[in-house]
Amino acid sequence: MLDIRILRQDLDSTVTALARRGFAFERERFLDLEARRKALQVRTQDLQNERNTRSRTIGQAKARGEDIEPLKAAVGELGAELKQCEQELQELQTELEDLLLQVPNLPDSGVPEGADESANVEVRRVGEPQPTSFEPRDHVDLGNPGGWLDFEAAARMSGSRFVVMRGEMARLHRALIQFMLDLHTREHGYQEVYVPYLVNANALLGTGQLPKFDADLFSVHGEQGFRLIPTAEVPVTNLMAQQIVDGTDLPLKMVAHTPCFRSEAGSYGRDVRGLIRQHQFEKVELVQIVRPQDSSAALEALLVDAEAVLQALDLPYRVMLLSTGDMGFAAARTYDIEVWLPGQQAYREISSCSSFGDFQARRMQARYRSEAGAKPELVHTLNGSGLAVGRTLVAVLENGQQADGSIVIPERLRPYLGGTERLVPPSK
RNA sequence: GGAGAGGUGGCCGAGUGGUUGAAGGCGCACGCCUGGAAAGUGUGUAUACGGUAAUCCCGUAUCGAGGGUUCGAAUCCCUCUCUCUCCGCCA
Repeated sequence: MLDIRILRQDLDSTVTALARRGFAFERERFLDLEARRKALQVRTQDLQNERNTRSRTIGQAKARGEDIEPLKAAVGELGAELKQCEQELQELQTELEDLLLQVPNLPDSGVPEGADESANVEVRRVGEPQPTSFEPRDHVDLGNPGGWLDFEAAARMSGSRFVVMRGEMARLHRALIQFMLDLHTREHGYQEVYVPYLVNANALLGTGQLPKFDADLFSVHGEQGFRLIPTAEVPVTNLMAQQIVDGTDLPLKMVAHTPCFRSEAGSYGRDVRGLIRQHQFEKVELVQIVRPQDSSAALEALLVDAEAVLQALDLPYRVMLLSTGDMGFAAARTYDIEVWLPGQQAYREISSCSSFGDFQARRMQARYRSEAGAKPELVHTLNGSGLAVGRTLVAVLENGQQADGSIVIPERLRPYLGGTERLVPPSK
């Protein structure tokens, strides 16, 4: 969430900045709540001060063995108004807090302004789509033989937007995960972490999925109020919640492989075919916790780390800088990486890399000390997919396809498949 | 699931109703001492919010979380939560 102090000090420019990303801040309501809060807080604290002072006097009088009954009666008169004030103040503060939790992050300077993805800016294009002498098929057709990819079987037990993988396809999927984890841990300096897939509401509040986007999440029955993680960003970033770390320990670079669960409410009819948009998918996620002055450079570096996966797999892609209207709620700046899919003759998102400034850190009270004895300051958080595994599988299949339906495996991946150079569809 | 014991500052650890935001120790910061260092020694050392523009000053809140009792709660009562030990079950 935003620092309430910038709303107090620079309200107009903040409202303008929020409008750039299509958010209408309730300016008048905020001013009204703030004015009432301030008056009530002063009054409440005065009353508390009065009560504390008199109670102390009673204690002293009692110690001297004096009669304290008249004094007690006098304090008692404060009680009713104080209780009333405390209650109203708490309600006001809760209302103000709720208002702030609904406000998205401010876009970084340099983020292109626009209402939607049409205003996104292409940053670079790497690799060339390979021409084929035949009409390229999409991954659904390529994965059909032998039930490599079986959407019907998944639909019978779970419904749409699920998949069953078999044999070499399941193995290739697993190999991609291992490859990505090895690359990021061995070559990019990330520490691998294993984290819960069920989290509480507070964790989701910390990264910004709640309170606004509960409809996108799956909740689990039971008293604990668990929700399934929509991304490893939630549990990994929340490792920092309520923590104060030494500045010398930063940056923290972590990578996790987790399944991700998304309800995809409101996406009816979009990408209904194939693996692109599933309720359950695997992702390898990169998370960095850095000093504020390092976050810009860290985002560029994290982006390069994610791109390295595509380069290693010889997959053509482009990098897009998202416009204000296309960015997520908590992001200050976001790059999407889009991979070339011959089956769709289009670039499709395969990674999203964002910096959040102190927006998430403030929500989860994630702090560091710049030096021993210094005051704790909020860290900056970043994350990015490195990569979405299901979509990477799609890209490997579609870009590696041959006229006979076989799939040439990228060289860097072959050691993870026992040296297999090519997947040949089962004959039956 | 059953039984028991506990959650106090960056860490350890006192504290069962009254100037306790909290003894003492460790750690840390600064000073003294020293040729320099160690040892020794002195002082300081939580966070958030508000009054203010303010790193000073003043106030309020915070001893796992939330309620309650009381003039007054770290201390008493209730609920929840987490940790540990034993039993049961289980991968």
